[in-house]
Amino acid sequence: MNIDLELYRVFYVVAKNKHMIKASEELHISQPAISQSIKKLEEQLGGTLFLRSNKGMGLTEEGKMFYEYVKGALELINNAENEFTSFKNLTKGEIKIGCSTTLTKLILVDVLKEFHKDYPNININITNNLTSNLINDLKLGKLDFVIFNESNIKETNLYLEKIKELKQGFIYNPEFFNDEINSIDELNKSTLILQKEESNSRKLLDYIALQNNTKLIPKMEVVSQELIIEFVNIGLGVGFAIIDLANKNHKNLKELKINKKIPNINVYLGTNKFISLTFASKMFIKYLKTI
Amino acid sequence: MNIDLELYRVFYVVAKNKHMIKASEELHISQPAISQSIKKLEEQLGGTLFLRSNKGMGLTEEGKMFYEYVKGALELINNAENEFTSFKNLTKGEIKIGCSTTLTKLILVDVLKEFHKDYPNININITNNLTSNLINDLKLGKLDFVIFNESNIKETNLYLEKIKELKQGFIYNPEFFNDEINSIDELNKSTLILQKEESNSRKLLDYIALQNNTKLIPKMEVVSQELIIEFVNIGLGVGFAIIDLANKNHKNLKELKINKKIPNINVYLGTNKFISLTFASKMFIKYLKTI
DNA sequence: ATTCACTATAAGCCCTCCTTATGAGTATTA
DNA sequence: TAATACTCATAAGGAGGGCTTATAGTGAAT
Repeated sequence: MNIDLELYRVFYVVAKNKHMIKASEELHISQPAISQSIKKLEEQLGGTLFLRSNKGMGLTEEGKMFYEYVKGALELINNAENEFTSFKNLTKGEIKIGCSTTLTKLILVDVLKEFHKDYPNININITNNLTSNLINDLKLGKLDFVIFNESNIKETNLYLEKIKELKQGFIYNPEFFNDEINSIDELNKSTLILQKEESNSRKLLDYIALQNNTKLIPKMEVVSQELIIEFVNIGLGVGFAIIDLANKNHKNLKELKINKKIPNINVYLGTNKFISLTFASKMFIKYLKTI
Repeated sequence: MNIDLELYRVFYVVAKNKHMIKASEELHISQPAISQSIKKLEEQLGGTLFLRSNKGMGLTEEGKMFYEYVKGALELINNAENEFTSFKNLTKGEIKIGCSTTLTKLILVDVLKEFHKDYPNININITNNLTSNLINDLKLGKLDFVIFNESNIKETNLYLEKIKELKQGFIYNPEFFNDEINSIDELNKSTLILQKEESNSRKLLDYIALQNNTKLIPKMEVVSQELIIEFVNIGLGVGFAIIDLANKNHKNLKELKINKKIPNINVYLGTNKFISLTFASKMFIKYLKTI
């Protein structure tokens, strides 16, 4: 049938107000414009919707039936617009993040805290898994984006972007300690604070030490980088941590200049080329990049 | 928000077809027109609904949500149009008729038979009651129209129209009987066939006879006018019936010319000024007037 | 009879939406 | 790797339609 849908809006407003004049005020158009629209609608439907009188516009029986449908339709449209606005304003939405366990602790937790403070109504769903599995879920559309730290991924269906480069190193508090250590095998002289052996970060470090024919023997082993940083800050010893993380909490902490190069942690963001990011995801990624 | 509703139709068709080109074919407009409409809709909403690619148009997450609402809305509009058409074509509808008991038998039954044959899907609801009660129901909008035979009704909220004038009289079949009777008191000479005493028609007749200082003594008393007509036709005697009704069944039947004037039955149609007649009612009234 | 409160009609203008033509981007194919 | 073949986007111009103002028409009320 394909009747101009705007005519339905006019019909609805006239039926609701029972007067063309009132409808014309609500729609910000003139009364004759209303009259013409109603006439056109009735002509195209092939029947009468309204009874005209000097008391206004009354619906016919068929018009009443019609009104119920049209009212429902316009309410749906209204809901659509409102919902869209909610998503846009981030008062509604969901984010499905894939993130390696390491990076969840290293980065995501902080970002999450900030984001949730600003947009408390967005549901956040975090999947921790092997990067390869996460990438797969991303391709299947099960995840909005993935944060990982491997660079050897080649996928034509994904957009990959390096969003962060985290420098790691040995940190100390110059208040309590001097930068006397220059090589990795001298580290055992100090009070060394490392993460427990099961952590990825510790494994990497042990591997580097091994290449140097050394084994690092920590005086303290703790669970989180945060703790290492705190211990270093109060002068308990030298710790291994992400430099940026350490400096974020305590600007005074410094990095030991040792001869062995310790590789940086590259943080990548992966998104699906064929699935758009939701408003919420876009905002979250903005937070990811700036925090 | 008041976004042009036609944009929603375009959105719907594009989302459904996943290609602007296909949508343009369905809507019989050019592809650039589609492109412009989608662009406009997105601008007015303030966000993206589609992901464009060389493979077509894919919905964003927000777009998918949007689609569900818009689809629902357009289906409602479609239902409204279809339902309206059904009412218009009289494949759907209801008629609420108020009719005095006498006239129901005299007129309505025949009309009903024809109407129902032509429009079997229209529900018909008949209320038999005193005319005054029917008129009241009509004013309250409980009835679509009322058929009655009193002329002393004055109602400003109703349209009253005389739709039929039924002549009553004594009928005979000239094959078996001669027109020898000239006055009402001579009728008892013949084999008189009347309705039973409880019928209104008989009561009227007895009243007229009484005014003539006569009492009619039927040789046969039957229930319906139809039976009287049939009996008269096969030559059983002289009957009292509605002339038009008699002639409809048997054209050969004739009316006795007697000196006493027998009043006609005036049939009136009453409708409510402030409530429109449904398509079905209009058609039924057309049948009423022609049958 | 006059006024009032509506809607309908008329005529003209301007906007907007559509059209054609073209551009730009990205897979697919040879 | 160049050609091809799909997309959708952009540009510019023209025609139709919906808007406006002004006025007529209608029925009810005073």
